[in-house]
Amino acid sequence: MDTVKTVKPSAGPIRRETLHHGAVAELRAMILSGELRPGSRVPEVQLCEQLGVSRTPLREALRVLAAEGLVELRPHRGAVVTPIDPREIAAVFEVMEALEALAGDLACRRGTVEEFAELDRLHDQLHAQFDAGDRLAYFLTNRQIHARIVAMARNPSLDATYAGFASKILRARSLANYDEERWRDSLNEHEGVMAAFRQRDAAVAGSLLAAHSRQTAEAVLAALNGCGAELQT
Amino acid sequence: MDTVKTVKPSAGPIRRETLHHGAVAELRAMILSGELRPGSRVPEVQLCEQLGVSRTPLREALRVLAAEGLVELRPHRGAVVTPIDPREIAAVFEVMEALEALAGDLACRRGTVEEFAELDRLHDQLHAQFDAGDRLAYFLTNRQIHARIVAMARNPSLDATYAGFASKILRARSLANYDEERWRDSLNEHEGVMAAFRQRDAAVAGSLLAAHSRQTAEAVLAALNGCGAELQT
DNA sequence: TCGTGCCAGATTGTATACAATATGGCGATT
DNA sequence: AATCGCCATATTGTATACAATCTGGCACGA
Repeated sequence: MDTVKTVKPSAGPIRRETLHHGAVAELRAMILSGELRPGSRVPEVQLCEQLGVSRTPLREALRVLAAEGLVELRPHRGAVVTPIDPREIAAVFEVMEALEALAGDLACRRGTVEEFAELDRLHDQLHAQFDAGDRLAYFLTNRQIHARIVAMARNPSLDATYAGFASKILRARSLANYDEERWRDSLNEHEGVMAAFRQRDAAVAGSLLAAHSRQTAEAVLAALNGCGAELQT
Repeated sequence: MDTVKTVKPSAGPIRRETLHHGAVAELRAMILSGELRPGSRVPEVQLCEQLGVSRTPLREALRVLAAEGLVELRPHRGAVVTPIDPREIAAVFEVMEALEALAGDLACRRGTVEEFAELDRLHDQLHAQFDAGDRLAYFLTNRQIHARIVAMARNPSLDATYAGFASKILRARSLANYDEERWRDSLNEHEGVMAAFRQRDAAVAGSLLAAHSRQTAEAVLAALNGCGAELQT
């Protein structure tokens, strides 16, 4: 029992992650949470000491985030957190609408009974959170529901693509809280979607989800344009 | 006029590319062309001398390609060119169908007269190449047409996403040439799409493009399953 | 006063050296 | 003879050093 090194004594979950992988996760979280503001420059050395890694893994992480579109790299001029451009968000929503429709359709066809039940449970929770006026909880449950629907579609490519688009929308959304009326409408749209799911009506579920996405887009874009240009920097 | 260095005398477009950027382009081309076979390992040092760069930019390039899904990284075990999994290709095609529909719809609404004319011209060219039996030329024109349609949609996010999916499909397609009958059907489907475009019927154009994608998917997947598992390694 | 060219500082891009981990083969033990 | 454990080798992960490029400001001249 003295030279057993293939198994660690359970002190920490084997730390199989590489540094740049972890850096990607942390940076992404920082960007999505708004800790790194859109349009702000990202000095490498500063982030290095902040994350406790060297420049090499950090730069690899920046390349990955650039491929995801969360940062932009300009040769010899450093990286900037991708600014939130209302036109780009509009474009993202356009694609998102198609993805939601596809996800809703496929989820309806491929979801298990357990998954539909889980969806029902989450929807009830959503409703309760709306009644309680808990915006944050509602928001989180809402994301969870949509993620579940996408998962039910059994399509890894759709899942990955959806996640990428959702992250871009999330950034815009955190800057623009929409109003009470839209909130109520949103819940009603969810009701409709759930009704379609309960009837296993794939076509309707898909188109209702698409419509829901379109309505959300309008609200978010209106809020973005309302806030104006100070979001850019 | 002796020390003007801000403007180069037009000898080459200012060479603004970084090494890792170029490496990404070259590696992607090598993967898409099949020069790097699916499933094959990718030793870093070998690629370094092959591309004439150091490990640092090469590794950054590999991270980018991993984010695109063209290679897979396993910690301490190197990178492999993502194997072609028929199930994954099927999933990709499912999303692609939705993207084609969206692209067709938007292109119809937003294309300029000049772009529609250009599309007509390309379609005539496609037809001629079919009559001449020139598969390669047909294939290239086909890709060009679809790219043009996506461009007409005026949606950068759609464009980028479409390109990513198209590249994955391209790899599978190069392994599986479909038969004469499918070729003829494909041309006929293009005829239908063009007819819808000429009438500026967005809904029909979108659904026909989606159907075209679905048919293509069936043919490619059939060919993939026909070839069998030797494609994996 | 304004514009231009140049330079110092800072930051990024790349190369290389070192550390950590996986792989394959060898020998000891049962 | 077969299996298990260990070690040498190769490959990847990370850190650091050096080169190239950009930025901002200043002096010079028109």
